[in-house]
Amino acid sequence: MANIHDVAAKAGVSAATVSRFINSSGYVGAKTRTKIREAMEALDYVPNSMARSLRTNESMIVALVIPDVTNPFFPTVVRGVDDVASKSDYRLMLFNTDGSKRREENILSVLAQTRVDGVIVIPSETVGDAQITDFLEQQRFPIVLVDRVIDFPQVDCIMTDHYLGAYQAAQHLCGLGHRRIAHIAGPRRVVSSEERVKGYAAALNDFGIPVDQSLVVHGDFTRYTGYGSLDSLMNLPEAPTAVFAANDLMAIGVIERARELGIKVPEDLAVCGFDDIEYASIVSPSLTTVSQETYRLGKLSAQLLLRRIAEPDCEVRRIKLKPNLIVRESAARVYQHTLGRW
Amino acid sequence: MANIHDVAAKAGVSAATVSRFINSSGYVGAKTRTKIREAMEALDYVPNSMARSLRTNESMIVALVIPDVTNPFFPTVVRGVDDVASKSDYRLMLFNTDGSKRREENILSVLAQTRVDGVIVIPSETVGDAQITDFLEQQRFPIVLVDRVIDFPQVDCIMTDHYLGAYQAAQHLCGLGHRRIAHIAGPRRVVSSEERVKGYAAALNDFGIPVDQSLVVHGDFTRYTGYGSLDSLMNLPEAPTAVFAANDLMAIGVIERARELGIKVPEDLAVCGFDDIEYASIVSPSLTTVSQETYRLGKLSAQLLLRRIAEPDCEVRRIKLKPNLIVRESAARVYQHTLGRW
DNA sequence: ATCTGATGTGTAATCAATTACATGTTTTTC
DNA sequence: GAAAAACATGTAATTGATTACACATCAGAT
Repeated sequence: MANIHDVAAKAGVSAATVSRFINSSGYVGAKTRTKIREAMEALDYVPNSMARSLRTNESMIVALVIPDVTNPFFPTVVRGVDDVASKSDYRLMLFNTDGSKRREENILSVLAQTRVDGVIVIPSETVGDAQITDFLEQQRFPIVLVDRVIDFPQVDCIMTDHYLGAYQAAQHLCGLGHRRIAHIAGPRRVVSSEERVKGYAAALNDFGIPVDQSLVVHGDFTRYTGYGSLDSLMNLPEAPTAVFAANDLMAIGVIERARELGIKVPEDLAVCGFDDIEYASIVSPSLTTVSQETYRLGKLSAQLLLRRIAEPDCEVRRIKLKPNLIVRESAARVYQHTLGRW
Repeated sequence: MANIHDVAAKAGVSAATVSRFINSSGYVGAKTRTKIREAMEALDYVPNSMARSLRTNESMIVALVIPDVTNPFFPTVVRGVDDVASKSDYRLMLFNTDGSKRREENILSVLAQTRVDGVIVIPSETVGDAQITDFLEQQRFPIVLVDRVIDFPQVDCIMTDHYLGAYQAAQHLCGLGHRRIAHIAGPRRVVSSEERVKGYAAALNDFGIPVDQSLVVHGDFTRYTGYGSLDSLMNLPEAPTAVFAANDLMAIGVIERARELGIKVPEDLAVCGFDDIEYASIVSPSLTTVSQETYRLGKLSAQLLLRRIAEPDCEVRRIKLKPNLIVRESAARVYQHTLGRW
């Protein structure tokens, strides 16, 4: 395979000139230019980015570390990141952690070796703050943290305002007349799910509804926990008339189980989700939910990263994206007959 | 940042010895080992994989080129690839082509520069064979082609047996008594959609049903084309009693539109999809479809690739995966009242 | 006592680029 | 017409590893 010296020799110039030509840095005469172009063509020359990276100390690679592409929440984020990264000629390296510590650590060390120019991390649900801080302490490259705010110098953060989103959802349900509103939360000690619990509680509070702890259960963001949580909720002495699930997958699980139990949504039970994944508009009844702008999340985090790569000492930014309540069919005004039950 | 020479100096040995230690190649004495370990620790040394790659001529990176992660068919494939690649310490670089030629070409040249160790390509719908062959002609690294069979030396191929899958789907519908079976095919000149058309036609043929070209329309694999195709089909002089869509997204579009038109699925119209994406089991009625083992597709393609990286001249393999008919609710035995219409 | 093979380590070339510096040639400017 | 500025190119060091080769030591075999 031809290298820059072969090209230089064939064109009758020095490698330095060829390099200048390729990178359009410095002067290269018109005749020389064509000679080099021809030589490159003839030898089928492609610059070796490894050598270039070694010399210039920039790999033009950004890494994106996510829990699992297979979770419908992430592909859009990935797409957002890719779109802005590739527009600036960065290549995207993707890692799935699955929330396993072993994997996390493995990826971490690989990342340090690879000399990526920057990393966007969406910490997996089970990773504690301590681990993240360790990660950041060793930082050898800019890091953007998604959905996890940490006070650390030169680490930009971006997240959806989960508190606000949950508040809006619960507010909506309250506004529809519901007073027994269950919440299927995400895992404990995960920032996003804790924020959502708080937002839910705040809305209830503002409507003068006491928060009943028996109505708050914790799931793991999968369809199955939504599905599995409904029975016990409905068997409560005072069953809820509405369920606010901390993500759409769990909300869909609730709807599925409700159908099996003969509970009509939204007539007997209002259901509200969070995320607005594509399924949300497909399921029947279509899901009232809170939309996170995942694509924008991806785009913005990539922009933050590229900015910091270009300008390592620019001021830290902490972005909070406003979520949006999307009203669809799955949550309706509370029905008299349902209220009448108690 | 410390390099191998710094470590060597600190440990009082030569860089060669440190290198041997890191790669466990060659002999390194016990005392030397601990000294090196300590020096690495003290200097917080991380090997530079760029330099290593430059020297050894292997990047430990594999690229995966797909049309769009956002299409629910792909994340599972990505996951399959990642799982086997990362197990062998390869890193995954992801590219979305969107089927745009400009992007395709761009990615192509980037790929050549990056000196990836191999590439898995799922050619986008609009890319012609000529372009693929161009791509292959310039090959500088092993390539595995997914869902596109091309007779090219040293290019392994893997695909689902789309013909068989479509045959099974159509056979199933025929077996349920349907005789007017529409097919919403994928784009023309895309191998997978053409194969599915053939399988559909073959099944009808085997049941003695002539293929009516007015019942075969072409979509672009999005929900919207499924949605948009139904009206004209149902307005045909002899409307179909069943629709076989070439993928689940289009099938779901059909179900959505059917609901709006007051056409009951499966009572008035049987619907069958292809792919078995996760939505398929969520929609209501749940979708009868043909499952492709996408995770396995990803895994196997990565395995093919790694095998060829390790052994460039091993014999070419062309794998065809058997799809599976998944019977759910959306396709039922043809109803008398529906048949009675004609 | 000598030879052989295993063990352990260093020297220096190499991978393919970039770039500071030097040097020479034009062109512009006053 | 001389000085300054712009243009054009080459030389050689540098980036951070790996590895062929050479050399030294030491144990066990003959």
